[in-house]
Amino acid sequence: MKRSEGTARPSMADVARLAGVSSQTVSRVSNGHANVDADTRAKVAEAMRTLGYRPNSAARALRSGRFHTIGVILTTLRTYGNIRTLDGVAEEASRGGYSVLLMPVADPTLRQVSGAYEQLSAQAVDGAVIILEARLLDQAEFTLPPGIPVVVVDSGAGPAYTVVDTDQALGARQATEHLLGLGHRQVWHVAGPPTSFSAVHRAESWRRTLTARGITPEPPLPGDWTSESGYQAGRDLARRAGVTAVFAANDQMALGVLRAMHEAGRAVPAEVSVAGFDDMEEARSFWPPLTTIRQDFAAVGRLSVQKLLSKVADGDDGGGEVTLVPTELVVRGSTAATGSPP
Amino acid sequence: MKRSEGTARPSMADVARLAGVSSQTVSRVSNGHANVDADTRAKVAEAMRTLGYRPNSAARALRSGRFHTIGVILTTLRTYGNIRTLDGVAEEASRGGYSVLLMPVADPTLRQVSGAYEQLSAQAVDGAVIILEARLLDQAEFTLPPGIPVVVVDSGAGPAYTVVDTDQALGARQATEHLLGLGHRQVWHVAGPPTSFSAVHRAESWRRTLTARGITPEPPLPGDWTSESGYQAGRDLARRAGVTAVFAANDQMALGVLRAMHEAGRAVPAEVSVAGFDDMEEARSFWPPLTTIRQDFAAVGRLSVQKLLSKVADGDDGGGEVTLVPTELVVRGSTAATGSPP
DNA sequence: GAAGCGTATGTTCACGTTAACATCCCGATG
DNA sequence: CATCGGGATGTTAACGTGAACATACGCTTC
Repeated sequence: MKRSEGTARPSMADVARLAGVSSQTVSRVSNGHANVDADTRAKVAEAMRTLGYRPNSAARALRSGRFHTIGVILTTLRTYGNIRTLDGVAEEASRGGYSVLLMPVADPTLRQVSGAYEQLSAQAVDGAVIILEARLLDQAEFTLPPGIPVVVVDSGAGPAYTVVDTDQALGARQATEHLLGLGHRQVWHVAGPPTSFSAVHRAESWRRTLTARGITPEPPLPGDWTSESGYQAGRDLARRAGVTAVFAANDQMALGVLRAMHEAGRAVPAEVSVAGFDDMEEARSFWPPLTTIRQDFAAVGRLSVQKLLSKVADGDDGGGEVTLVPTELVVRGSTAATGSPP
Repeated sequence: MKRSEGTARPSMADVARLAGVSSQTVSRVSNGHANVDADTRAKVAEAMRTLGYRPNSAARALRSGRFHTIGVILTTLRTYGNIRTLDGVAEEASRGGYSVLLMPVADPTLRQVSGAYEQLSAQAVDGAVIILEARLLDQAEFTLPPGIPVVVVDSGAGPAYTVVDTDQALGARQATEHLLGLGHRQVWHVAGPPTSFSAVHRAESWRRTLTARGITPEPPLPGDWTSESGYQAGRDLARRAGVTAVFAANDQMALGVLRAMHEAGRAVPAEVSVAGFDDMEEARSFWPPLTTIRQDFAAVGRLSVQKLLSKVADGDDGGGEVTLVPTELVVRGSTAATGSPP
């Protein structure tokens, strides 16, 4: 990597002087406008290169009112889904010529959140993607400045928002039906935290799927997305007789369940089938490889940005549209028919 | 969350008019300057609240030359280390009143990279943290604009850079010595990609540790950080006789090795000990729970930002300083003495 | 050949903020 | 009581860009 020499950054005026044109012409070249003579364009480009000119984004933003930046607000970078969604958002934003301003909210308390919102409020972004447990949005102290379009990645958000999310209900149904299809008479559920709408939707869909088949669901076991909580739930389940099928609300918790089953000497999948949700990269390398529900995080991120940028372009500030991205069942080695040979 | 009404964003002039003061006084209140009468300050604050005034960061940046934003350039959001480092960076940046502009480089090809550098070049940031395989920095086409301080998170960067990184050599030595200390006569290594300095450093340190004990290291098995590549290496190792200890260059690959051992019926840790590197959150829930090297990613992120912000404050553009963050051996169930009972 | 038109380029100004300087007022000081 | 000092506040200008308007020139058309 080279570092250029010199200190003062050249402005349009400097380029204009060197090229012997007005700064407006430099502006036109810089923005690729059509009405510039080819010779002049070349002269200006040459001067830009000589001086190492770079447009000043602050001045540009001040003049145009556009920052070409979107904010992404999220609670944590520790869950697989958030990260992958962020990845998808960043990629699509970059494709559209937008930068991504990260606004993590370490702690979903109001104090912590206010800092992130200050950034937004300072109008440094043209719009925002909020990857956040939707309940937080209801806290009265959150105020978004007017005119900033928002897309929420969480189905729990109210009708005031434009929402993009994975079809949680579909995924949970696919997992549950897969297990029932293998002959299991009951499916135990290790749930995510009740503060998460995703977790709630998955649990509800699991419950509905069972009752639709005339099965009375056992109470779900509480979890908090971490593998450790899955392990605790798994130990509980391993102690009970008759547990043959477990659906964990994410892969990390499924991993914890697997560990608990191994420890207790319950063979997976011969005695107990285990399914997860997410299809994180490592899931195929669990022991046994995990049957799970694949979420298309890239699509969620992509769609969020597309919706957001179209709102930015239209100056649209409304909401209400809900887009669900379908899930896909991925069958691996952790699930099998009841009483199947080891 | 509430959405304010109205469209046009109020400027300082609007606030000044309502409060009956000059816009300069509003500026002083906005920036917390001392020389403002308490009454006036209250009046202005009240007017700000009434109008929902938010400072325009573009104008502020244009005037002051400071963006209060740092750029983070990274190749991928798919490795645990990058994400956690990013998390640490974001947290520390936020503590210092700085925002984080994410500049992912989907593909470490020049074409892909240039977009990210354009952002930097457009001076939208006061400095940058580069989390990148350092070899890329040597590609001649990378040009950072003058005057932007940079901190590199990768020990492979040359002396021109300020570097913060985990002490890779220490960690690899800790893991290798742990296995040797358990009585193993040889330690096989599943390495990361040779394009990564971290991977190279870990492999070198593993090699040195063995030779220092008079052991001739077996050739390392190639990997690419993914659990799948660890699985391939593990299948290879499981086929060989005499393999009793494996040190994988990260936890994901260790997971793949574990799977391969399970599949081959080699008991871990009774027959084969496996150690990883990173201590990702899930490592404790692997089967068996993984002995690994804990990296303090939060510290790496924190230190990077601290170094960077002090350079920003000093207008310092130099390099050369290298800061290494120590690692810690975390012993769990995947390693044991040779021939230990199951 | 005069009128009209389109293209290339220049000039002016405003975006919202803050540094620097100017002004004002009140109290202290001799 | 005149002067000075200092804190509070106002005025001016400039940061770099790009939209709007202005100008200049060459070419077509009848």
